[in-house]
Amino acid sequence: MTSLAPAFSGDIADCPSPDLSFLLDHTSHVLRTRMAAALAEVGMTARMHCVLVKALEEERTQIQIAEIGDMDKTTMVVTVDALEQAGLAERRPSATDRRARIIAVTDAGAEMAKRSQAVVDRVHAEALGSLPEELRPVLLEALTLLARGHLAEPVESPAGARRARQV
Amino acid sequence: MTSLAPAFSGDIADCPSPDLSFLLDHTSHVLRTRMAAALAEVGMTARMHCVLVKALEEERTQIQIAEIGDMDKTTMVVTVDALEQAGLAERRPSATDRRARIIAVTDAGAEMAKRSQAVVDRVHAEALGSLPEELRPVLLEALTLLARGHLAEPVESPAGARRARQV
DNA sequence: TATTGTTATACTCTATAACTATA
DNA sequence: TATAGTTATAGAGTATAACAATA
Repeated sequence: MTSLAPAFSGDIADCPSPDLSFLLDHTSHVLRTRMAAALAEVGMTARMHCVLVKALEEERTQIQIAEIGDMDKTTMVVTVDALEQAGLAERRPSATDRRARIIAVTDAGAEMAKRSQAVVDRVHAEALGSLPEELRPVLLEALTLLARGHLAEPVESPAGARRARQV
Repeated sequence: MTSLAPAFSGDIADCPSPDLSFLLDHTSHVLRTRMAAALAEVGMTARMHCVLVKALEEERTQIQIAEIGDMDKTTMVVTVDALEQAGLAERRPSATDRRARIIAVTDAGAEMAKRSQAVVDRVHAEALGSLPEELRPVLLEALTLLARGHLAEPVESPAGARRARQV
């Protein structure tokens, strides 16, 4: 019971109308655990899947993929290490920039991307499929509007900004 | 740019139909940063707010509030410490169980709970208010159905279970 | 000088373990 | 024996700093 939904109305069964924070926190957290469990069955994580897919679309460097997936470049290193160890991707020198590494997906990686995408699609379909049909498009529409509009950008964390390292 | 949305379609502007995982992760993450920033202005965190509200409703022990808010009891200790230091709540011995501590909200705490609840309501109203009026109830309805139904309970994390401590 | 990628590590968060005191 | 609360700390995750190679 990881408390990723740390606040507001906890007991949804009793609650006539839980608030937006609780609803978004709870549903995203649970969906994430379902996704992680489903991807783990094929030996993948959500990050590995994301990198694989973005690397397949076109030739991209680590930094480019990190930006797309909103990861730190150091997190990217760890993820690419995992993909390499699993034989799903390789680092190749860029032809145009000798500092940069192209993430090349192996045949096994391309195969895996298909499987993991099927897993992702299945998990999403199961969640949406549990809703009355008329609610499915409006849920996606409303969330998309929020994600593009009022909830597009995180605001600065008040005390959360990581301090500089002690030297 | 905390990467709490570590996967799937990153660039929402280009994406015709971002997937449910991205939408829920992104919106919940950004709403959380907005809530944290707004509550920080009155010196509160979401957890402190949650504990204060639940302690005000009726006489409750730390464990009871921890269960409602889905927190670990050790996390609860830290939160109550913060509330005590801010003069918003006090630990009082339970009349019926000398092991247990009732979380008693001070006058300042009750005042603060009003203010922080107003902050919470405002942040939610701003988010919902950014949507076309007809989408607001259906968004809440769809999320509530998911939170009570298919996405009610987290599934076990594959490798996530914390290991026993090294002795 | 700025940037890509790497290593090393510091910071935050949260849960486990062990403990005290009660039940 | 089991539970409420506490302390201390381990483990996971992630970002900062410093660095090497290159732009």
